[in-house]
Amino acid sequence: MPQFATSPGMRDILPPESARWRQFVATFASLVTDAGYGQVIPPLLEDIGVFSRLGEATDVVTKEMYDFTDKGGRHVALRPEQTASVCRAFVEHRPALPFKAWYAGSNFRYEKPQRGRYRQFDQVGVEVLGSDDAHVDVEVIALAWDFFASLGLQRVELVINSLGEPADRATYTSSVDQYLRSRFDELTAESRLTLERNPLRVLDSKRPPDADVIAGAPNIADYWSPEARTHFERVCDGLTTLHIPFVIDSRLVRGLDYYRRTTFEFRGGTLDSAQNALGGGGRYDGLVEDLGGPATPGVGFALGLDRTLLACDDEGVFGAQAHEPFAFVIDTTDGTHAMAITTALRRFGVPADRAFDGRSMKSQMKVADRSGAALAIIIGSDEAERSQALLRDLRSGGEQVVVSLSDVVATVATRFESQMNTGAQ
RNA sequence: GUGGGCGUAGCUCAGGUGGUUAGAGCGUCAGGUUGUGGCCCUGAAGGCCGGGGGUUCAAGUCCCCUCGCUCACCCCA
Repeated sequence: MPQFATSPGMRDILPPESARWRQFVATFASLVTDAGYGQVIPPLLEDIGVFSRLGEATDVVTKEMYDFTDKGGRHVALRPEQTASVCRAFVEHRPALPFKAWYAGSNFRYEKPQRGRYRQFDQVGVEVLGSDDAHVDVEVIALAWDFFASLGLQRVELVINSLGEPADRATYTSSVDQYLRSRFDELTAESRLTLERNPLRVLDSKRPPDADVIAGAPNIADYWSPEARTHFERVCDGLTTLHIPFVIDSRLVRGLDYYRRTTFEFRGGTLDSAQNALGGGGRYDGLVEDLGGPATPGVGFALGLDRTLLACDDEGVFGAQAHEPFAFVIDTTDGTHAMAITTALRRFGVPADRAFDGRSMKSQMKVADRSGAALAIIIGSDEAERSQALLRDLRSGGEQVVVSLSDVVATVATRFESQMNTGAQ
């Protein structure tokens, strides 16, 4: 047993999974960059005040934060999410409006680990600050939707709702509170506790005994102000125009307190998983102001890398791909030729690899085969004496030709290019 | 944080009612005529049986504690 292992909820991402992560972020980056979003890379650590606005009644803030006092006496925290950081950065630097930002990176939450739920977890997301046009909501949702599609996911469900204007949300919250108290005895013990802290969250309970009570709860739609209703309808119309299917769930109450008006969530195809929320987001028109900036509307979403990848596994799409070298150099002399040739090939942009430790011909051939290389460049003592090398095709029949050592790099580079051109790779 | 399940080689797992040098497959490494991979064959390396305590003549097997993983609740991505 190793003396050290990763801390709970933290893990190593190794090949080939790590390549999949990289490709995941690359796919996302290219999609949102093309849509006019610029990357923001906020620090991992912020003043704790940046995050306390996320909600007094949320576990994320009250008990899951990795916070501590640094050597300078500052009370800081590892970011539990990035929306607040992006807003803080906006307030600090005041970029031009609308500010369209995307991000990717790790967040930290001290939770009990589970599948699809880690203490260090990665998200990708976008935020748009400075416009409350419902079409921004639509754009943001459409980007997430298209991203899932570009991964190959087919069974993602979009659920949306509107929490109304702050005032709507407040009156709605108090009538839900009133209603739940009237049926207090029928609620599960857990829900009774939740009710004390955040009545809306009771609506999210997945415990069967609560279902009945929740079904009879007041509907947010009845509390929308005309403005909120109009805004929401414009969002729905936009999605319809773009042929993005959605389900309106009046009980969709997202976890963070800052949401106003539009909220949405993406759910994966596996219904049996408690972690089927791939990502979500919404409007947070008050956040920037809370962080000391001017009143600035904002919308955005964040997607969980792990959960989305889990959904990909379920649907059998976006699998990990190994990156294979084009050429593998086998040198049974002292390895100097292998050293020189792999380096030269790499400088020409040809992926190349070799074996070390002076292994036998057979052994090096095995390694070459396993590497997935298309071509073996073989230099044994005979070839070395004649200043030659053998080029052996590893993919098909194994045809072998003799090349002069001085021509090896150019010959292989040419082969590589013609293969790239035919798209065989 | 609460509750259930699990924890044996790098990986996936066997190891009835406790009994002598803990096994398999895959993987790794080395061989299988003269320097050439994939298939096949042979061999080797590799385990404080998660950790600690206890019961017993004897524990991978039983009991307690602890750590970790996992599932559900919770929370949320």
